[in-house]
Amino acid sequence: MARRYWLMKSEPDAFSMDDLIASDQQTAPWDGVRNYQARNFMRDEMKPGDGVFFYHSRTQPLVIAGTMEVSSKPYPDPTQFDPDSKYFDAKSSKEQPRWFLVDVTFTAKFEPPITRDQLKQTPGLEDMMVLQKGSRLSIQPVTEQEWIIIHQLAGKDPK
DNA sequence: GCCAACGTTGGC
DNA sequence: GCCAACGTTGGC
Repeated sequence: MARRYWLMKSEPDAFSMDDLIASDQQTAPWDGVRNYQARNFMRDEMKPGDGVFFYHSRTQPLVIAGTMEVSSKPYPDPTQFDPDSKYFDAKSSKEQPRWFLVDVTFTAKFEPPITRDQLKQTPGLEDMMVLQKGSRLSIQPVTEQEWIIIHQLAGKDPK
């Protein structure tokens, strides 16, 4: 199956691009997703090797901070079973887990990061889901064209 | 199955 | 920090 592309949002106060870079093996589980559509993307559609933009939301400035790669198959999000976690879900069980995630591994940092304003001003990105008003989905598909255009903005080779 | 109430997201 | 837009819950 062809490689696909994604955008995943995180509030940098909770987990940032630099947190990912500082993680063991520059790899982290993308935990805490509690939206079915976003879960379905991770559980059913993502494949190891897919390319992912790391988007910083609910901060200033709003940016794409860089890229990462899907680096595991989907597996149950462990935080759903942890009563001490804010992501605990009493309605989930180990026999029938409700929430799934993938691991992501750092691939490149955009320096400087690509701002939302730049994205909005760039021809070819008008249809990007993240730029649409009211777009709350925290994991979104990205087209190959968008992947390439944004790498050009960042002065990077799309890989 | 509907839909009002509620909690959360996220740009501004 | 505000608040509109959105997704989920739960009473009926």
